[in-house]
Amino acid sequence: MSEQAATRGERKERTRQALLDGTLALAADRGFAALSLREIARSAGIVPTAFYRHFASLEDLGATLVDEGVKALRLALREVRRTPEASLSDTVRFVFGQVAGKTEIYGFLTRERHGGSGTLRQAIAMELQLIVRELVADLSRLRALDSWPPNDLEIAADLLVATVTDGIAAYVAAAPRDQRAIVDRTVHQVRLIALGMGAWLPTKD
Amino acid sequence: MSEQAATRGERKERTRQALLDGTLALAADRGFAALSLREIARSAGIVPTAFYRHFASLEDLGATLVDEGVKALRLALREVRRTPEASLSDTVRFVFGQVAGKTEIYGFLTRERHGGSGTLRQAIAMELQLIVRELVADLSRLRALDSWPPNDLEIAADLLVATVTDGIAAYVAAAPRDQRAIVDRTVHQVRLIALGMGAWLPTKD
DNA sequence: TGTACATCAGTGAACGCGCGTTCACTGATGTAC
DNA sequence: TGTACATCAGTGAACGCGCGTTCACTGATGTAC
Repeated sequence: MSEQAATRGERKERTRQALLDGTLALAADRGFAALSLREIARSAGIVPTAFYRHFASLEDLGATLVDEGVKALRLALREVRRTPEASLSDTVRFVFGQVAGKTEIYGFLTRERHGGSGTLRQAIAMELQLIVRELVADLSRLRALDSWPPNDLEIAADLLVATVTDGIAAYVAAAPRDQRAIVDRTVHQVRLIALGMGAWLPTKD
Repeated sequence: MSEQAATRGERKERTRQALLDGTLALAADRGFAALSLREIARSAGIVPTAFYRHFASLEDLGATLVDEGVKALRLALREVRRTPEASLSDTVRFVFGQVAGKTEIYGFLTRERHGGSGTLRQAIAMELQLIVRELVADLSRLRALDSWPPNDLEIAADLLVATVTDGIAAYVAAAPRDQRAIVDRTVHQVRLIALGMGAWLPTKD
């Protein structure tokens, strides 16, 4: 198996990760709100009181998980932007590819987005709003759309983000054998929206 | 204030409703999963043990709330179908009008859709699937779409339902002053999708 | 209408249990010399 | 390299509390005659 960690810091970090991973696994079944500090500690192989060596409270741990998920999402989208000439469907498929390896954390975001405590919900909503805003900036750079009113651009960007978000939520909750169909469906839906945007105004360049 | 109820049955029903209403109010803050039987009983003004006169368990009560929400949704959509010649935006606005008076129960559905226990989640997913299927049937009756492959129709119907569902989720979670904007945005988005559908195939009749 | 009995929504005591949090502690790892 | 002390992740006992659930009960309402 794995070596005994050399330094004290490494061991601490390992326990911290065990707490985060255990929480993700437990929350996948029953939701974060239904978990207790004691069972989370148990899942990480430590005594309840040692929990406080790593997090000030359950809420603190939840906020950390949201931060981690949000960070993963940002990294994934940064990768997307590195090849702006990619086709729409390739872009959507790439996003799902990024999600595939981290379904637990994205499942956490999906669940806490609507179901979580006020603080977590707000943090996730803010992040999604930021993503919409960046997509608006990206879209406004396209020549075919540069005459659109900003408000219409935001509405379209919101629809695109909501559609992909919804696809991701379905993807991480689905059995592996259904995941391909969900990706295909989302690709179709994004194409449909793009077609609608093309027909929205007779803005030809 | 209100009269003392005449019959025993009426009084029982009144307490039952108090349990359901209290649960909706409490769940709006912290989510259903975080509630205890004792605080729900307290919110209805009865002693914990009397809870069992009305529901076999918390899960039973949750399932009842999902049923109630689903029933309200079905009634709203039945109303929509009574005027099939209405414009797209009128239809969407009408749906939001139906939601407006029952934000608590729709908030519950929204939250439990992704965050709830397996049973509740499944019940809501099944209902949404049913709604998509009915929309597919409606769409396939439109002459402009009657040559579409069924699979494409379902993808479009899924996108429409997801978009309106997302709008409803935002609507019931928003402050009243933001609700108009959310309705307007959703109407725009549905129009955009309809435009995309018109451009999807050169199927002119 | 009056009486005797049945029903049953709500009560209150009691139970064992897991909870979050405090506290003083242990002993392996890290650091200074 | 060896020793003496500091750090600190994890321990285990203890606490008071709210939990779900059982049980026998009360007393107002309902029903049969």
